[in-house]
Amino acid sequence: MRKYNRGWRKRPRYTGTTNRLTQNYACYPRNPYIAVVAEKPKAAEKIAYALGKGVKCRYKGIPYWSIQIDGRRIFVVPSAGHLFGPYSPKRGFPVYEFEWRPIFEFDRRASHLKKFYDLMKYILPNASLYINACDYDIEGSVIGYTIIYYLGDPSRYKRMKFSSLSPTELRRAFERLELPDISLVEAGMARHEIDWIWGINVSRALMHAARKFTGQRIILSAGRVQSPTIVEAARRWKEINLAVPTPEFSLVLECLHHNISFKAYPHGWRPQSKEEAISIVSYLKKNPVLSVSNVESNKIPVSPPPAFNLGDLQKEAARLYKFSPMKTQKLAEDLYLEALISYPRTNSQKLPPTINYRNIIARLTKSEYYGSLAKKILSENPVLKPVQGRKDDPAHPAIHPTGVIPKYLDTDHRKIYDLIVRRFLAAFAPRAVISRTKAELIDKHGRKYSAKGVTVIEEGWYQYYPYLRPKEEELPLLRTREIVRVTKASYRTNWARSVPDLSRTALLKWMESVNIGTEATRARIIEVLFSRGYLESRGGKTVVTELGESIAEIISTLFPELSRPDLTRDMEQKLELVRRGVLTRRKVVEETKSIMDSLIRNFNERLEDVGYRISIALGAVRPDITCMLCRKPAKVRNGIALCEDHHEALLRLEKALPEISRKLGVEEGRAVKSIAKLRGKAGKWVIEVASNWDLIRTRRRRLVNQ
DNA sequence: GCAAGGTC
Repeated sequence: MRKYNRGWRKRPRYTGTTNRLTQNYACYPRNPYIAVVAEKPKAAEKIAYALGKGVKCRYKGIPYWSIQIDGRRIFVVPSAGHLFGPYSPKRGFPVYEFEWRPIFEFDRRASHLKKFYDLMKYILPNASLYINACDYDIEGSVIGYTIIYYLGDPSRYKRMKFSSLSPTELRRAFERLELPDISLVEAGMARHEIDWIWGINVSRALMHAARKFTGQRIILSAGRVQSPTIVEAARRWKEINLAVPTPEFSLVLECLHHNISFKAYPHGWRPQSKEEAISIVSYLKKNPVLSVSNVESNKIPVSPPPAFNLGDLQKEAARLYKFSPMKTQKLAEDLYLEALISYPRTNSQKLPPTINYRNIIARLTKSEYYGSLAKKILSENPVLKPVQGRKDDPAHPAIHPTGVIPKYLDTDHRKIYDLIVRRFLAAFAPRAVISRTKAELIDKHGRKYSAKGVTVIEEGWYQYYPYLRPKEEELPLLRTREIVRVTKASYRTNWARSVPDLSRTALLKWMESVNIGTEATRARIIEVLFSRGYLESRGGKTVVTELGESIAEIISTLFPELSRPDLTRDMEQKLELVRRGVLTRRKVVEETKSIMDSLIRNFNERLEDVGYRISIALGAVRPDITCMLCRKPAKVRNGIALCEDHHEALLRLEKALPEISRKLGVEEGRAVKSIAKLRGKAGKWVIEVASNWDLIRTRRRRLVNQ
């Protein structure tokens, strides 16, 4: 009974001005003291412990640290990322005026930030010196500076510069404080303001158009990162649905030698038609021998892959476990909060010596699952030198285990933890060696075939990270001029498809490749596209909805800047100029406002057209003429009403048809019927056209006859 | 309510 009552017992009330009575005297902000602002509690703790023996205090549940060094009192206080951001109370659009306000005031989802804000307000006002000890990057500069600017005093502001949270580096950074990084702060604040102007205005414009024509209040959005991504998704979606695959024929030969069977395939050629494929197969059945014309064997050393950055981890978890990028990120963040792994939102593939790998590996020897692997690394490598990847991050190293052994992990967390630990250990392991054998075989007509074998000769790092171990394929010992028996010969029809499926991971990869968004935001922004109804999952596949297609089209025509990653490139160049003091924040932000203003004017002139398009996409309005194959608006050409997409599908199909029917050796009508059955291989719109081929043809013919 | 970026 007592157990249940305990939760209801009244806790002492904490107010903004008093501290917990039982708290150490050192926790009270009185007498001259220095305030060190950290980006997050974890970093604050490391900074505090690096600087000296301190006292851990709490204010409204948020930890902070009080340290005494050489008679100086220092408070290390954590934020939780940004506490301030641009805000405007004004509704409607366009809106160009805003001010920096505490985020918890206007964003209900950020209510947890209030306690951090209150802590800052408690400690900051009376400090004699303010040190911004947030991550040394553009956002860290903004986080620390805005807090000190609004709650402290920017005239007593210094910057701590460090690239890892190792005690020695933190102490060095504290002893050599840098001058204020005002131009970096200006660049960072400009980034926020530019994104706000684009995002808020274009989103409101879209919502306004939708509401005016459908009467529905739906949430639509656009932005520097999400819009190029939905435009790219829509572009791929079109290619996927318009794909007309052409048939290709391959031969598979099963061979036998010294009682070992293996497969051989045409080398450097392929049958050009079904007829040719059939005739070669029947030839090989009558003459089932090949002679070995060449054998080559190579030993290839394979280096271990570098430790994970977040993107690599997301791709690997998708490949092995079909986890979405957001899910992997969430699981990794949980592991980080349990102190099992290092900071996961990193782009780095490097393991700097400062993280003390020997210590981490030594602690891992206590692990039930990885103990023996960790022991092996320590005993076999007197010098610990991990492979380093190319990618780097200003604020954090590659993801690695901390050495803390987990007590219990559920299956999904375990899978991610397993990948991280193994990949970390593999980075210290020796290279693997594989052997690749390639045999060239020849039939009596001189046609060449090849057979391949792969074996692992030295396991090396595959023992630690088996997920990249190649699949072994056995090949018998073959010598030149030996005769090999063909036990089975067959042909296959492959409908080559060049367009890969759309998926969250494919979009994440694209965002990484064009460098938009950050480790922390990419997966989240992809989820935003789903929650807006621009993307959907259907039957396990990612599809672009009609709304997504329309928004992509509207963005491309009316806000072309937002349709490409170039806006980010352009912004980065300008921010760099701001950082170097060549341009001012005011100047680049004013420039954005003026571009926005002319785009919004233009948008308002075409409001009707935009509203109409969104209404149709939402199914709120029926188009005057509907496509005979879907409900999109259509144009009548040659007596048939097709939308632009099905019209394009028809053109592509007609163009490819002669070649397809030649290869299959059938008439065009038959070839179309084959294509109509290629679900998953041919594009959806192409299949729809192919399935209605006769109808389309009849209508056209009737028109010609009239 | 809308962005993108921090972090919980």
